[in-house]
Amino acid sequence: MTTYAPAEASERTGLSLDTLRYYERLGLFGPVRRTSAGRRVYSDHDVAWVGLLVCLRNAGLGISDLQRLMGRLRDRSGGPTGVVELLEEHRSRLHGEIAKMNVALDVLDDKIAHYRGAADQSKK
Amino acid sequence: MTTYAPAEASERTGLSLDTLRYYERLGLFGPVRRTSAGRRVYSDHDVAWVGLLVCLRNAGLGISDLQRLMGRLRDRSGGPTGVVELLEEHRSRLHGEIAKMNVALDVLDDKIAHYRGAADQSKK
DNA sequence: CTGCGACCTGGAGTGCACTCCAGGTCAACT
DNA sequence: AGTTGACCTGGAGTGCACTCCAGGTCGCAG
Repeated sequence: MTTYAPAEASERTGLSLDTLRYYERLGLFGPVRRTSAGRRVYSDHDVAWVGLLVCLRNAGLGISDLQRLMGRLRDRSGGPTGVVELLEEHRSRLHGEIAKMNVALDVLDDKIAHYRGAADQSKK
Repeated sequence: MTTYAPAEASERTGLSLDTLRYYERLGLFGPVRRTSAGRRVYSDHDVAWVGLLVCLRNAGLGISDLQRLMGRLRDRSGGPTGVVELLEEHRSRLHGEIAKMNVALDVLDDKIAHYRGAADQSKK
C-alpha cells in the first residue's frame, strides 16, 4: 500500500497542509498513521477519501454534513442504512442546486440577449 | 409605477430588511427613493433588480462580482460591452460549476451503489 | 555538530455575507 | 397626549471555512 508524506498528500488532494489537518481534527477522515516522531503518514485510502470529501464540498455540502456522514459511517449500528439515506438526500439536494443554477443561467442568457440587443437605448 | 414599503419589498424579494439595506449600502442597487421622513420607498424596478441579484447569488456569484457588474452598468463608457462580457464570463463559470456538481453527483451515485450493494462486508 | 527544511501543536486571525442591536424618529391610532 | 409599530442609522456580533503564526521537534546534508 502506497503512503504519502504530508506535502505529497496535499499536492494530490489539492488541499493545503492546514486544511488537511483541519479536516482530520474535525474527524472528517480516519486517524492518520504517524511515524515514531509523530509525523503523519497518509495512506492511499486516506487520500482517496479526502478526494471524495473535496468532491462533496465542491458540490456545496457543508462541513457539518460531512461530519454527519462520517458519523454514520463510523458507528454502523444496524448496517450502513443511514449512510445510503444521507447520500441520497444530498443527491436530491444537489439536483435542486443544479436546477437553481440552470434558472440563473437562463436569467443570465436573457440579460445577455437584452444588453447585446438593446445596446444604447435608455429604457424600454 | 407600483411602489413598496420596506416590509413588502422584503417579502417580495425574500431578503431580510437588513440584507436589503446591506445590498443598498454596497451599491448593488440604485439609490432608493425616500419619503420626506427618510423611509425607503422601493420601486418595482428596484424589486425586480434585487430579484436578479438573488438569482445570481444563488448561482454562486459573490458580492464583489455583483459590485463589479453594477460598476459596469453605471459607468457605461463605451456602451454596455463590458456588461455582456462579464455576464458571459459568469455564464461559463456557472457551466463549470454545474459540471462539477454533476461529477459530485456521479461520485455520490457510485457510493450509494457501493453501500447499498456491499452492505455488511469489511473491505474489498 | 550545525543548519536547514519539513513537519508538529494550540490558538489566534481572516474574509465573506450577513444579522443583530441600541438608541432614535415618525405617522397613526385611541 | 401617549402608545404602538414600522422604520432609520452606525456599528458590533455571528458562523463558516479556512489560514496563519509562534515556538518547538526531527532527520539528514555538509
